[in-house]
Amino acid sequence: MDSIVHNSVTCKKARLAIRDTLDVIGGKWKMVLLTILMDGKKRFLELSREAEISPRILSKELQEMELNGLVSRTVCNTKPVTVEYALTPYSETLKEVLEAMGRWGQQHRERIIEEIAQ
Amino acid sequence: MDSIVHNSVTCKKARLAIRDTLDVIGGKWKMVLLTILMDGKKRFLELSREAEISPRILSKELQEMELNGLVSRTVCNTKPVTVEYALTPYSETLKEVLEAMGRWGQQHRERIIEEIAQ
DNA sequence: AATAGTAGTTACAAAATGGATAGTATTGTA
DNA sequence: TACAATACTATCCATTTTGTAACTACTATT
Repeated sequence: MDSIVHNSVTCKKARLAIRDTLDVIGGKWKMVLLTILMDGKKRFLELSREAEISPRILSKELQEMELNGLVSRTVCNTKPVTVEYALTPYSETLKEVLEAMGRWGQQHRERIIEEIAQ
Repeated sequence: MDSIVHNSVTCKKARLAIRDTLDVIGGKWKMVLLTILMDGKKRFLELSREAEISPRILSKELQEMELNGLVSRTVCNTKPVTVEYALTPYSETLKEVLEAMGRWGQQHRERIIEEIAQ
């Protein structure tokens, strides 16, 4: 199953790395929000509606993602103030992860449907 | 940021796929356990010690992973009964995801260390 | 009979996460 | 003045997740 040798040292490193990744983008919402933002910048209420997430949680998630350098927050000079959230260049480094998860989820769903079909 | 066009339809599909993936391997332990099992089959207590996870949680996680076809459980005919857990062929399809997360976590950690260094 | 090893399970507690509802602040409009 | 839009924040509560400690079941050994 391995392209690299997987001894107990590299295994420990791998576990740590995966934990680190989960710390940053784990949980129910962050990857979903990143996926939505791949579509382009969004305002607070747009994100809230598209992800079907309550403002309290959305606000918290966005703050954490901003702290980790994954999204930018821009206040715009509009009649009622609007705020735009967008992906940062750093978030591009997560592209591989998001794409791999997207592909896997899709093929897994197809597998389940096939299982049910027979 | 996109290799595929990312319109609102593909975006919804992508979100769904990512949710599906998180349903199966999300949470604090599953990906870590998969990583440990990449090292080879392990017994219950070995997994418990290596992952530093309590038997209650470990048991639950393993049951869920078995249900999803990601690990196999084999009872061995030994003096005190031992049980071996191993990856299934299906779990190989997660290789890309795990590797991408491993790589990202490692480069992220390096980035953080550099930030602190200056 | 008492003890030990392996693989769990049970009961309970603590912590993290998520959600619903309402409220604040600002500005503009009717 | 009242109401609406936007972006939150505050409060409270429910659910989920995680953890701890002790206990069971089976077998073998002393």
